[in-house]
Amino acid sequence: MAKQISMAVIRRLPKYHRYLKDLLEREIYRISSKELSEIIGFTASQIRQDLNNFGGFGQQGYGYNVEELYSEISKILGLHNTYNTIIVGAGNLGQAIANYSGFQKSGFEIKALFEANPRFIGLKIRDLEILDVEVMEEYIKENNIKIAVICTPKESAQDIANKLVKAGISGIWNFAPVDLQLDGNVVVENVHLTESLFTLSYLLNEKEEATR
Amino acid sequence: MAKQISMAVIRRLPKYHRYLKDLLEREIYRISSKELSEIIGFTASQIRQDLNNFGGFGQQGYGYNVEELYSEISKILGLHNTYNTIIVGAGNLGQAIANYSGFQKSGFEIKALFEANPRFIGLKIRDLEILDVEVMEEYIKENNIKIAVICTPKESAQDIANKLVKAGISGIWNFAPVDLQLDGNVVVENVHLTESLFTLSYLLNEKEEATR
DNA sequence: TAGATTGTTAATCGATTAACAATC
DNA sequence: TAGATTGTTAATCGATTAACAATC
Repeated sequence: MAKQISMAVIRRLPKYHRYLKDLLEREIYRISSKELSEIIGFTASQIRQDLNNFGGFGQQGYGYNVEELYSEISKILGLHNTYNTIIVGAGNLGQAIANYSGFQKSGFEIKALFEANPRFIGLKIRDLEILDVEVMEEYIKENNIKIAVICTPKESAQDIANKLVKAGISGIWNFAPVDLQLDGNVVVENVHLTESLFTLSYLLNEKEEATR
Repeated sequence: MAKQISMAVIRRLPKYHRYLKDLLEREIYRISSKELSEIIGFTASQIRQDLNNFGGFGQQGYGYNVEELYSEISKILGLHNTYNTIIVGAGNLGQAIANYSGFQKSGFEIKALFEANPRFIGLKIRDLEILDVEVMEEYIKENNIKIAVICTPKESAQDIANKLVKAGISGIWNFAPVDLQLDGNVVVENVHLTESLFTLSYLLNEKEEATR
């Protein structure tokens, strides 16, 4: 069995991916760990360590081929796959995510939105219909849905998550400000916006204290 | 000078805050580090270590007073302050943030949105007018704006950030998928949604490989 | 070949966990 | 007082950085 990769490394992978894409767009096809370290802000040593968790992508005396490395990291991130995706909660945030084309481009194909509030049901976002959350589980099974984005209020998030797992979802991208308690073989990634904002708030206060 | 608190600790503070608020709502007024560890998922030892960075809030043989601890952590996070805030970029995400009342309740008072696309300028989100990004710097100075939320496309984010810093902003909450390069005394907190989604993608793939 | 740069081992640093004396 | 639980020091663990032999 391959050795377990630490979350610290995993969370750096998307950043490598983004910077390598940038380099390609700037038509830079070769880079050393030292050069990359200067633009990405990790140490050259860390970059080499990170990449060598997945294989020897570089060449001594030369560095890394940007196209190859980009393609390898895309593969490691699983971006060659496409996933049928739904959004649960068609409020402002759910709509914003539905409208963002970048996620579709990366293979997360949004198939429908679900909503409990009858005022929204039947409306359309882009070409996506907003469906009644009552039919969500059925829809998941019939349409081979793999990923759900939870954009509901915190009160209903756990209940929705339970239903998602029961319907056989593989992954949840959770924007509700709760830590979901789930058993079963499901992957959860949280985006806790309030926690991020409060961190900014802490840092602002710390800064003010420093200059006092 | 007070010793520097590590980012690992800082990022746990909002989670303590959230769980303590929950406890208060459930009318639980006393808790030990052991009990808290069971609901929040950190070790009791880590909880005591974390809190003791900021002071001895507990009592031997008793535990912690939830009200007091909640209030102390609120203060540490700077949530007693209010900050005049603007949103730059009035697309879906900018509008979603403008519409989310939770941020206002925590003291981040959104005063205006700014937009480059003339189609949006003059429209209203809630009772907030969308203003021309051309007048942003002037507005910041005249209205004592402390925080800016960047919701622009990645192409304009760095340019906007430069202008924000020049106008004297204190903190930036950045949703654009770039790492802003800024000098000057400004705090930046990033929300990189694509990185979060790609992390989910990695974990999904890893899971599939494990079951193969 | 000489120079550059990787892959990888070893050293260091920092964060987490364990242990326990202090004390409510 | 006896029991509970903190605050804090010490031990452990894991992640980052440094160093360098291998090699293109």
